[in-house]
Amino acid sequence: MEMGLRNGLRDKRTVVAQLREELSLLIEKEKLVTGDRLPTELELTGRFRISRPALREALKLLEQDGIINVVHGKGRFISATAALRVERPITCFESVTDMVRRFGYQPNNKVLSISEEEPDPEIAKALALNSSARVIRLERLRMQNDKVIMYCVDYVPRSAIPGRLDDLDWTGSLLDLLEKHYQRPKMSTATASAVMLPQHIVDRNNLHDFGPAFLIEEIAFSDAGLPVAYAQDYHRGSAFSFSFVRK
Amino acid sequence: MEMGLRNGLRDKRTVVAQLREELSLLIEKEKLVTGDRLPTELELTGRFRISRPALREALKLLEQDGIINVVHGKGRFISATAALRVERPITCFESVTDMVRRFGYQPNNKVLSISEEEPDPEIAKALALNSSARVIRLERLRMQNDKVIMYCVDYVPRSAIPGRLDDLDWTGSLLDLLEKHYQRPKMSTATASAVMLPQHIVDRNNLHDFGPAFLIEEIAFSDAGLPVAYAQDYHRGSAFSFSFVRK
DNA sequence: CGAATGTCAGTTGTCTGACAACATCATCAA
DNA sequence: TTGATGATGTTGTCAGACAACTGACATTCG
Repeated sequence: MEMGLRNGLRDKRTVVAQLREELSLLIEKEKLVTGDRLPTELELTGRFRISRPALREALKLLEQDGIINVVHGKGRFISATAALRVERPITCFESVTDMVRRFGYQPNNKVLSISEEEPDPEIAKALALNSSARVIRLERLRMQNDKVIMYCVDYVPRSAIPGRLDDLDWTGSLLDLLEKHYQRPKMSTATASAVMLPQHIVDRNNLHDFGPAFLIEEIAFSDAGLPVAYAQDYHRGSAFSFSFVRK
Repeated sequence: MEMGLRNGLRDKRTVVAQLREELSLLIEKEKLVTGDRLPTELELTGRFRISRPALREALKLLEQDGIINVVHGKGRFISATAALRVERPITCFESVTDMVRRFGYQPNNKVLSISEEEPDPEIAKALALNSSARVIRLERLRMQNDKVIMYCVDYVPRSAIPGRLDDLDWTGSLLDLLEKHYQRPKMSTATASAVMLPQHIVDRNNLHDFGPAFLIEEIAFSDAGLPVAYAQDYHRGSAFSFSFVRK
């Protein structure tokens, strides 16, 4: 039986954040299934050596996620939705580079253009920029062998990346670059749709065989809740599919 | 300045649940925007006449939703994501009928075929059926005026719907039908991709102008965690887009 | 004068202990 | 047998306290 939280001093997160993780682990380890009851608050506070308010905040988060149900006077129970799991849902934020690798590709990224420009009103609004601010526009292809599997356009505030644009390597993960110079995106709001590639993109890059594209338009936010990137990612339909849970 | 929670006695929900709602309302009413600071815990506990632990549980929920972010020692601040909250993300389970209506369509559903058959191994597995069980296959078009906006194929266990198939009205919500005869689906696992409609579907229904389709393949589960339906929904790409949050 | 350090008030993070409200079950009395 | 009652275990809520962090200002030292 474990006692106390795992990474005593090393973990800078709040007790609640750690607890939340510990509780998820507990459910997994103890192989609790739908309908099973969680240990009582008394037992959990004793086991992890934390206070009831902290524990309750963590449990409340699991409850909001639909992992557990609470019945006043009885206890907390594993809900049926907890069993619904997909391996890496689209609702988990990660860099495009990582996502593509997970599909088993070892992509080669080709920069089509990199420029500094005045943002469209739509993009300025998405990035919460004032009227004078400028953006960096990055246009890339992701290739698997010689096949184009993605066409990507990214916008980041010019102020996020200091220095000359030509001095940087834009072939890697944009998130890594943002982390180094600014703030790493931690979450996003996204809209997905099925489209054909814009004709001029097809013509310019000889993408006549690209077929239907899975388009994700996404605004990425830092930990502090600031928008730090706007992306339009066109995924070759035949090369990608995305899973998620609905509840 | 309001004092205490609104619906004093009538509201049977927990204080935390009410608070969560009150806080959302507060943000709206006070027209708080990205970067603004929320009132302090001290002020909020005073205003709503509730304890700090209860308040903190509610705030933790808003935090998990990405509506606010906390800085230890400074306060709580409205996140940029709060402004573009998607009211109904794709991760919220609902019937196709309801979803389509939300897009502003008043669809007319046309049944192409309804039949009882032996399931493909893939479908039998998705519905956790034993080898002898049979399924109902329902093939439909959803029309807006005379335009086809969706092509849908649904599979449900034969045992879920008793009686003769011809005696039922299949033009409505399949979820409603399942609720009446069996168990209403409450959640699902889904996979989305961008495809073209299968050629034979295009030919048979004169859908040459359908364009790229947003395909959602979905296994729906009941409250008890039992699979009750398998669906393939092809959405006309130009007519639908789906939002969600990643974190 | 400038930079590092100390102090203080304000805010969030965490803990302790207590009581209320609800669910379950054993006990007891009619 | 059955209904009332109370004991016990559980979650819901409250009150107060202290710790840890932030920012601003004052102080000290070079």
